[in-house]
Amino acid sequence: MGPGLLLRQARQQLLGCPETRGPPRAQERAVPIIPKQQEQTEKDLLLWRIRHSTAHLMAQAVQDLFPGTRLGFGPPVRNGFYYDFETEHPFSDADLKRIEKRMRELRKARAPFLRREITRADALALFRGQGEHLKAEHVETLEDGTITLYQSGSFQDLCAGPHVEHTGELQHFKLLGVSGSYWRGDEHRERLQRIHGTAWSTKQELKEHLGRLQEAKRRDHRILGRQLGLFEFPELAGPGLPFYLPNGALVMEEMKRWMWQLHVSGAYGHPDKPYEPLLTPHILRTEAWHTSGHIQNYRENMYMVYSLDELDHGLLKGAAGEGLGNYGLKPMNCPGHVMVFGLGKKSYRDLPTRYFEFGTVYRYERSGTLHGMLRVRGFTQDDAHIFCTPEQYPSEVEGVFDFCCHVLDTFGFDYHVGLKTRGEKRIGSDDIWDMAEDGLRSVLEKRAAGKYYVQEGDATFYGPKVDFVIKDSLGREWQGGTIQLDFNLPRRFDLGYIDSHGKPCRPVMIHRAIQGSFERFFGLLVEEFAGAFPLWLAPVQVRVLPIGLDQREYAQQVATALRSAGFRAQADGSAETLNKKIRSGKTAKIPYLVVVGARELEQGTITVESYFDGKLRQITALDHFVEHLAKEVAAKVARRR
RNA sequence: GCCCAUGUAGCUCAGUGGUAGAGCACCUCCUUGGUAAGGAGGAGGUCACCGGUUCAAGUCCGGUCAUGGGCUCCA
Repeated sequence: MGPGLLLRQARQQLLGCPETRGPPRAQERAVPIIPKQQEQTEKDLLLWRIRHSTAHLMAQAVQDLFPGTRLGFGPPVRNGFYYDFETEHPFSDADLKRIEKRMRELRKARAPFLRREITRADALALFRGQGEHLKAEHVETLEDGTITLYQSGSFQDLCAGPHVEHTGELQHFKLLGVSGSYWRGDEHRERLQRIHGTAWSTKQELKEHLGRLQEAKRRDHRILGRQLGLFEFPELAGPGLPFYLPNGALVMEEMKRWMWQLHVSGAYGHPDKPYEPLLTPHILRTEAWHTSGHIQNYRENMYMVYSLDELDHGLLKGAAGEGLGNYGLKPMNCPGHVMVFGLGKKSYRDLPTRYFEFGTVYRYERSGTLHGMLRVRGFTQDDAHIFCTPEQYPSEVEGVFDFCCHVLDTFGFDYHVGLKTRGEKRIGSDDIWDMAEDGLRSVLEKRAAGKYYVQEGDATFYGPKVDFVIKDSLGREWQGGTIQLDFNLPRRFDLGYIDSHGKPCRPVMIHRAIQGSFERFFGLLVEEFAGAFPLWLAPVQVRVLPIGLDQREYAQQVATALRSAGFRAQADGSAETLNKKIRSGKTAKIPYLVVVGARELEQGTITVESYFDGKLRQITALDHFVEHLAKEVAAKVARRR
């Protein structure tokens, strides 16, 4: 059991029924956010040494089998290690087997890891002499006096260490795959091949880890999505364009209904004045995307649209001489919302103005980056833009922060929070960025002191941001909710309001999404619950199973009664055994199965089978069951196995 | 986009150059059952697509497309 699960249990005890509580209390907020940096235990350090040393062993095996292969970086990572190699030879799966075999031979030498300090000049000479130009390049970035080499057997490598005592200790490892990578992560630099593997201190741990990888497959939203009839990606439609099937559409619309309600009620984060809905177009004149800066800063992600008639007749006016066509398909909703704010004169009394829209956007994502529902090309954001005075923005950010926490806590997600600061590609002056970053930092200090982490250079081009990050079944991190400060778009669109002294002023703008995109959140939800949705979201909440022919009509009646009580219920009229019907219902992860046989028909009762709790003996009356369902839906009970 | 791998029935997968297979799902019939797969029969494939080698290609080669694991990028 990880710390995440413990936290989740503690939190569920704390939270009680989410729909009946008021705005979040400080103690609640203190619980859910998981600090990214966790203390390293002795065990972690041991594994770190094992993995790092195994990377060395692998590099030795590779250079043994493929002389002339040059080395990049080879660090330990979560659950394992990798090493980047530069070579003409493309590594195949068969090569991996050979390399692993060679590693097992080499480790038998029980070669000690010997540490040696070396001067910068000597290190440079050494690696240049060996033709290890990448290593040499790395040495150039190091300070003299801190450079160490580690030698094990015939293999030596630039390395800060520490390592295990000798290669004999490296036993429980497995090479998992080969992939492409770039030197220093820069796609303009040398193309390298990365071999990654996993390594542990005992055979049992290795076995368990490989088991967990198998288990993760059971939760994979792409597999469950197909099994449960949630969504598909028809090849003809184009990659990254999800189609919601009936079950998925039911979940999604229920989710949107809830999110809509949270916005227009303003219950979480903004009780003073709720969000107001907007509906804006999917395409805007290219000039609008110039004004917003998207053409200049986001062009690699943008789709352009044009009318074939205009194209055929040579009537297309190239936008700003770029020949881009007249319209851009929206990759973001912000320019539309900004234009709405810009309509008519605004007073300080109108602020803060909070516009939201479940806006569908399209972004050209490079083909290799697409990933089920977690990374698509067409998706719908629960997007909002808040226009406020500079004085108001800290409390606005706090409100959004609380909103995000509420939504994530409703499902009991483990998540962490990060501050992303300015990068190379940006618009606006440094003063403005200082102000924006300090503003976000002060809110984080207030709400999540010591629990957030900072990623320098990861901001958007228009402002710094706070991101909420959730992990998928394999532990990969995905950004969900986001709060982005923007002092730039208001200026680019020349937004203004009149302050209490009658003076024209520039509003501050906050871009924010709570779930991020419905698609990604949905995918993560499927993985979190292994496809067994909370009752309130389940596409089919109840399935009624008649035992025999004589109860088919009764089963229909029960299902109809449940539907008129507001639940998604269906009757199973198939000519199958009860066992088969139970199995089908459980496989479909339906929260409640109702079994009706001769006994129930006679007495006008039902027998309830719960996905999580088995037979509910205390519920025999339909009224009672309806009450039970209603309570569970209202409380948004979120259980998982 | 880059590296490696994969693509055979709706799904999961066998099939190593000689006329396309299984299980589940689907359809029909029998069975009407008390908490995780009742029985029999049937239908279903341009072996992702295009080209090449060969007397002969699901199988070998090349290209394209899609998917998976990574890199890079992001909600």
